Amino acid sequence: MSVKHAVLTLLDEQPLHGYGLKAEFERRTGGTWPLNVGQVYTTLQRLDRDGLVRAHNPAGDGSVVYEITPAGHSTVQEWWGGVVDRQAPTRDELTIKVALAITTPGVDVGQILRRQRTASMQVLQALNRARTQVGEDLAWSLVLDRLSFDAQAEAQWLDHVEATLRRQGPGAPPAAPATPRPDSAARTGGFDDLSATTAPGGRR
Amino acid sequence: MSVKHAVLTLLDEQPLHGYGLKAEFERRTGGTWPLNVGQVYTTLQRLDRDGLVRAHNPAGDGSVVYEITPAGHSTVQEWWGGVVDRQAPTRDELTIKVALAITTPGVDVGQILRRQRTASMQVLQALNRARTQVGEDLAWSLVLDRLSFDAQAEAQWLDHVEATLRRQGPGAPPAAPATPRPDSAARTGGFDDLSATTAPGGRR
DNA sequence: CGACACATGTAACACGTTACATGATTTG
DNA sequence: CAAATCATGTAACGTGTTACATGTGTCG
Repeated sequence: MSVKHAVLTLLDEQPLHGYGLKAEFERRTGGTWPLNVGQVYTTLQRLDRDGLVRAHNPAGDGSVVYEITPAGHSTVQEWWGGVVDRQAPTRDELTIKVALAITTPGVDVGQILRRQRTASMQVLQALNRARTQVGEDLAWSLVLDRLSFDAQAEAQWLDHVEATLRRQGPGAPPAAPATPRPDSAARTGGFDDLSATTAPGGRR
Repeated sequence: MSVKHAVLTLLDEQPLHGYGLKAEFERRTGGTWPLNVGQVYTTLQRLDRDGLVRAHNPAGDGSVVYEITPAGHSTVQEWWGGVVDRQAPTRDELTIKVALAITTPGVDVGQILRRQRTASMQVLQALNRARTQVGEDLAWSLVLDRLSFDAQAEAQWLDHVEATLRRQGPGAPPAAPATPRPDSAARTGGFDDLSATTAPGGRR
């Protein structure tokens, strides 16, 4: 939904053509996520199909400019007004990998954790290096900060897992045996949906 | 790639049928990410198509068991041996939204940040509540920790953005043209700790 | 001239996801 | 018996992503 909403938001400010959207997106997000031009056009086609934008051809030549429609404008307003949903977190490959690793015999969990931690640190280094080359651009700087926060959280978690495993059974991988005939009392379904809870977090 | 690799990994331990894979996945990952059964079957079809698994039918009835192939086993080994790539981070909707918001006139960035922060805190609460109900399951507990780390990093970043904006131009948001107002003096990253490991980097 | 950025698209694929149809088996 | 769970699948869609074809304009 990222590209879709970004394109729509940019068109909510001013009409643009495909190539300009690519350039504008990369400029506004600091060039951290290069956007394939082809994807802009496919996205525009789908937005057009859904009635959120409209292709416009000022001159008779090949130049095509896209404009947002009222429906598209509403969508943008809703996007600004709402929050990005984090209730149902996306399956994360690393987390799943570690979760499976600690319950799989014959897998060197420690090695996985250490290697991944090295990768996290390399990302952090690259981010710090990039930051020195940016400096002035506010949006770009904040994007880099975000990636940095994430990489740090990842590294911390990897350390946390390693420490936890050392504290618990390093030589005895417990974890309920995998019965070929599943007879366990499985209870599943994400965590609470927290409908009516208000934030006590004491923000600011 | 998460579901694909997870299914493959489970089959690398023992042959299973579709429904069993769903159950086993949710058991091993703590049920945080419920897995639609239909998705297991589509994934199995694609893995079969790619020669990584093979459908097997012990009895003549409708029961179908999937086994991993040598090629599938190799894939799993490579997965364990490699690292999850974080070099080219996935476009994150929240980050893009904030990046666009601070360069879009007429958008209340502060409101976006505060609302999103509330959402992050609610997620944290739900995670804490869920953790009290788990306790024993190691894998599940670590998965919850991961989600918790992420939510905290997100909240911290939101605070960081708000503080940065307050420090910089709260009444003078740099707008459309690529002229990001040269004033940023305070570079308070706070995360310059990196140990060992040299990296080539080469992003972009 | 030739290289390169600008510009517009199409085709095809990967992965995730849901909705639906269908039947067997278990169990209250 | 009826309901729930187990079990197998298909169809269809959404989003992201890349590879390719094609052409214009500029500039060294």
